[in-house]
Amino acid sequence: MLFSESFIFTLRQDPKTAECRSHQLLLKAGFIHMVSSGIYSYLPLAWRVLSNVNNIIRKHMNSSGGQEILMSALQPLEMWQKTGRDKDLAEIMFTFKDRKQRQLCLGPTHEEAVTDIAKRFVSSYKQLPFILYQIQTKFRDEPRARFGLMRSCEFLMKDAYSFDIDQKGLDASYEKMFSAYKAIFKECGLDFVISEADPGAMGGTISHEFMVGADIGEDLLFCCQGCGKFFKDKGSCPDCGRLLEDKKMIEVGHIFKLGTKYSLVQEAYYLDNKGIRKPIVMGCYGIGISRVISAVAEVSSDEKGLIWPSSISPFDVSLIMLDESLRAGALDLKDKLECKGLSVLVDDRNESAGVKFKDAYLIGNPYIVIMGKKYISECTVDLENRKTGEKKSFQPEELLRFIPDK
RNA sequence: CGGGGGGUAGCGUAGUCUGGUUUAACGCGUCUGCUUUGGGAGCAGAAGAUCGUGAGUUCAAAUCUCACCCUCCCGACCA
Repeated sequence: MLFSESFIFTLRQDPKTAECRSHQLLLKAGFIHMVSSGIYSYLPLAWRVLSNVNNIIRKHMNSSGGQEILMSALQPLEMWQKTGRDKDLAEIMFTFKDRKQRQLCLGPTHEEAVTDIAKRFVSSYKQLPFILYQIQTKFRDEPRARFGLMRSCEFLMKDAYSFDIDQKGLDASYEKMFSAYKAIFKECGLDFVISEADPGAMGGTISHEFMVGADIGEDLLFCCQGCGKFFKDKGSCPDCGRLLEDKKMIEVGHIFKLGTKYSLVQEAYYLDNKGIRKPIVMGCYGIGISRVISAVAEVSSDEKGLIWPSSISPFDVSLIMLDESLRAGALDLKDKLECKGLSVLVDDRNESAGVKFKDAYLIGNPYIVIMGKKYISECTVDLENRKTGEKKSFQPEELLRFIPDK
């Protein structure tokens, strides 16, 4: 991608509509556009990050036996009245009527919808178990949207649902999802902790939250100052006895053993091998995708800008071309890097060197390659590691060997 | 929903207290031309503003009054 032809526009000043780090940087670096409070559009840079996160999620969901679907965002309120959650979630549901005066809502979550699907198609134990998941926009009329993508009224979520014949099956599905979640957050470059949590309005017996430490976090865990372990309740550390310290945490994922809460009420039954009618045993598993992005942005930056983990960065390489006469060389190097599976943003703009450096740091791709007068005199380019700041000179061919394939 | 900041050109601000040289200013960005090109370049010129909205007070309102809208932060809330 040529910067000169891209829809990437950075800001020089810090946007005043934002105070928290991730929100500021994502706006400043031209990743997102704020439409209104709690409502954002994703611009090309953010969309590339999102696609990377989505692909990581898909990879792990699929390899754990998940099948991707896409449910409707538009849902009849009647479906919610059946489980009574129209009242539980009344405060945050966007509801309205269609032309026939039918009451509708924009789905804040999809347990009812997916249970409805299971009810329609499942009749025998032979069809179980299965796991369905989707990546979709959720709508919640937040009492107070804040921190940019962290708590917004329209946001992307991956929600998965498991369907089993009994508790043992659920335990196995839950375990699969649990492992998948660990792999997903790890691959996204997040340093996370897992906490047993209160299922709350979701219902069910047990749930685990995947949390990332950050000052804008809205949940609280307690961290042992001695061994560094995290706990849900404040007491002294059960393991080493040291004092516990408050830590604000961002919840990026939450998994629940729902049991039969939804299947009983919505009559999602199957016949077992003795012909007995039983409710399907369910679990549900959510990842706040927009929130993963803001969590990464929140915890991974420096005074110059964002620092993306290579797994989800918008591009692998920012190639700074410092003079128009280097265009052919820059494009050639770009092609060769792309042959290695790397994505390259070539800054070929007619801008001063400083502007290009600042923007490369701000956008935060993991590798910055600088092609300037040293390329003319010695045929070398500089490679700078965005995270470590480490700089090295290479001949193009050496550079291609040095940067790992993707 | 309660409390507190804020809304002036695309972005960031000054001006508001104390109404009148304000024809609304400044920096950045944008456009044109020339120069420049390893760290947010220089010179010259240009475009760009219903001062959040509506009422009111006044000879006169960005400035005072009232109502509303938007936004940020704290709190309440948060599958």
